[in-house]
Amino acid sequence: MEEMIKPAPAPASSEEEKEVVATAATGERRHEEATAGREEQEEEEEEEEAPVVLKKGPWTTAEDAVLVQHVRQHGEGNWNAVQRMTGLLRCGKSCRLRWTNHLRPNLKKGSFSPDEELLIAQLHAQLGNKWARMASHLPGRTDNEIKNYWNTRTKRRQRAGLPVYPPDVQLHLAFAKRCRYDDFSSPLSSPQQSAGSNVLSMDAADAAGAASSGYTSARPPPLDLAGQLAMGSRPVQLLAATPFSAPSSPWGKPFARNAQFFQFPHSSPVSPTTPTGPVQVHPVTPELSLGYGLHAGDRARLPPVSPSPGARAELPSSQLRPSMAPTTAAAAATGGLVGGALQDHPNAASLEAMLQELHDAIKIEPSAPPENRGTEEEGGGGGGNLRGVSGDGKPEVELKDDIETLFDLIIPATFPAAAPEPAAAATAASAAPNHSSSVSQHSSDDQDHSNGADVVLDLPILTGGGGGSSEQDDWSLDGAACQWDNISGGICRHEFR
DNA sequence: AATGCGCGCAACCGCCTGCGG
DNA sequence: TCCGCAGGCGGTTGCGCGCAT
Repeated sequence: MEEMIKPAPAPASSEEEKEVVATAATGERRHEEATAGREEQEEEEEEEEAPVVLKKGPWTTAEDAVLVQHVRQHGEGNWNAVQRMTGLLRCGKSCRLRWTNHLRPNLKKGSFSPDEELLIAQLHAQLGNKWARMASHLPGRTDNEIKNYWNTRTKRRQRAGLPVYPPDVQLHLAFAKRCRYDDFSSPLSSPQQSAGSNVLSMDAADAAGAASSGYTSARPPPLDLAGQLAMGSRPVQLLAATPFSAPSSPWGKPFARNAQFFQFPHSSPVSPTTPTGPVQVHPVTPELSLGYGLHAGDRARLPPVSPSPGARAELPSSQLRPSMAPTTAAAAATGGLVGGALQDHPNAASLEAMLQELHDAIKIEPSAPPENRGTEEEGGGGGGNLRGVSGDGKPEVELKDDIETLFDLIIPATFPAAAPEPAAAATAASAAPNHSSSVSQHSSDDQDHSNGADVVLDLPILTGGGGGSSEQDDWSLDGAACQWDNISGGICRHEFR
């Protein structure tokens, strides 16, 4: 605080005074002030007869001092009175902005920490460009700061053809997308089920904001990570805990300025590598967290699919597709969907068949122009890798049903810590409503896209993406190899081996 | 050394909302 | 109900700086 209140400057020179009360806030005067007269300048007393022409441009330390002094004496608010009471040639708006963005106490300066960056990404995924509300979740940060950060960051990542959101947030949105198809009254999204969970809840303001933002009723509550951050005591569970180590993550890569900070401190309350809480099914081991890398040994830890409280107990009959011939060979070839977990599932056979069929039928078309690829801007519920008609002529809408069915089954099996969490599901309705995603299990000899990955997530790049980039980004998954591959045009693929 | 370019950031602008007269 | 004002918010602009050429 002390350094923010600069000592009163030496009496301004007469020409400086004249400058301050100059009538035209021209660009050249602005330039002069920016360069020469930045250090000291005062204008507390000037001729009252002169028409008051409010100053623009960068604030001087003297002006800051005046404003700080005024706020100390009179408190915040009534910003238009500042000019009258202090003679400061700034409009109320400018005073308010200067105070809130630079002068008020407890402002955090400097680069965003990795925790904050992650939080911003999550908040943005939930709220969109609601900078002020995002700022309310980030103590000491201003909406302007967050906005600037996000805009530059987004530009950079889009230019690089990288997804705007980190994988876990994308996954979150994938859940969100899926959640929108669920009956809101179903157990999956029943609010009661979130009781006792430490997965974040929506506060009233956010709920109101959600309504006013035009989101659906199933819109997710924003993650209350900020609350966790502020409280510093209660552990937080990210919806999809980040399984990768931040310093090597593609999420962190473009942020060289934060490279030295980009480690999720395990002491941090929002450290994604510090998952806790009742729904943390698996202990986080160095080689695996949250079912991301499904090694053979890990598969045994997967919970049964169907009884999972988060998964719907019954699939819609229309989605069960009983006529589909079981493709047990495919299941055998893949070693079973998600390990053995689904092999015991009553629908495993048909599921495997669907998987095989879908995997054969639904192909990403790298040659297709990005505008046909279903990025979020397109909307239409398309997107992802569902394009047109399958190889056997299955209409797209049917494929979509299949995908949704797969979501019901695969998500709980693949991400057992996330999917069964009803609050997370309720949390996860979408701020980016038109994303489609798919999860598929690739056989070991199926190398066309998966490179032998155990689990492959194809997620849309959420803000248009670079399109056509073949950029590839690998990161370590604490032992499990993982790949971020912007295949082309709005799809990024996460492969977990 | 000079120049161009990109980035980060501060500040402005316009619109919207809430409130009181 | 209308109007004006104050404040808030999100988008945009423009400057300064650092880096690459």
